[in-house]
Amino acid sequence: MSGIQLNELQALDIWRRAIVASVRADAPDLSARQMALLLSVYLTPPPHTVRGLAQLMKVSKPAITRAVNRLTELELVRRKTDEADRRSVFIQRTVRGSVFLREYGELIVSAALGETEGSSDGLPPRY
Amino acid sequence: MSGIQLNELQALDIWRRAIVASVRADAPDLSARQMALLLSVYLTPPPHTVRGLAQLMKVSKPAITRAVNRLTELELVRRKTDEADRRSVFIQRTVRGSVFLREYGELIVSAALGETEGSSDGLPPRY
DNA sequence: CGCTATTGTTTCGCTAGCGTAATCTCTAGG
DNA sequence: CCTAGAGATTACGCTAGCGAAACAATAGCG
Repeated sequence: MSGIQLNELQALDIWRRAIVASVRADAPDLSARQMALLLSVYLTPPPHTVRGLAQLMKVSKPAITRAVNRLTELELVRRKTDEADRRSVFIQRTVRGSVFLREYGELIVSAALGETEGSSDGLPPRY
Repeated sequence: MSGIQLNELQALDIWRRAIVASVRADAPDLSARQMALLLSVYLTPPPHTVRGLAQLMKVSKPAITRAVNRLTELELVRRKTDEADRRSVFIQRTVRGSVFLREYGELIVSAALGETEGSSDGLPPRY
């Protein structure tokens, strides 16, 4: 039909397809916080600092440090100290992170297309 | 207005807004596996067993057991043994889980509307 | 300089989650 | 009955992550 009539149930179902596909593909099992951080770094304008991300996500700075540690191990982001103020640390993108998120986006789009094609009927059982 | 031109970047940005809002709202910090399980239980037709979910998500059965433990503590799902075959355990929905996912869906829809309606200002209204 | 404020990390004690292997419980077939 | 096997959980040793508090490093101002 015309496009995605994005009601809540369809939105959830798209998300279900995408995240199940991601888990099946053995992608790293990121927590919501880690994913929020990753997406923020890639999709909002830099610079991104620990302090800024902590405020954005309303979590403690150590929580950001730990999430960055994890994402750095996975090479999805990297640290770069701000030379203008050496107390600050910038969280930056990496090639691997770009690839990861690109594929993630494709997953969501595929899930959305699968959703709209055909299955206009079955709103899954009552809810 | 009829639908969302869902390219990868927009998809990711919608997801970013939704998950950041969720984290800010202090929602439980579920992992991708846990979220995949939760969505599968609510959006695909029952019955859902440990074995079936393990196959669906391509993870080990103990991993499913642990995820169900966690989601049960949060009262987002519950266990029910199959009386016809008492080895099996059904993973079922709960009222709290329905509410949780409903709100989650609203979050995504809000994020999508914010995305398409060009309210590119700061954060969407906080949740 | 000295002092205070800011920024990020580390430490502490603890909980959650991992994969593999073992175990428990139940079913079904002979 | 009894046994083979299926389904789920538990045990084990380990890693990751938590919040709160302490810490280290740097900035900036008097």
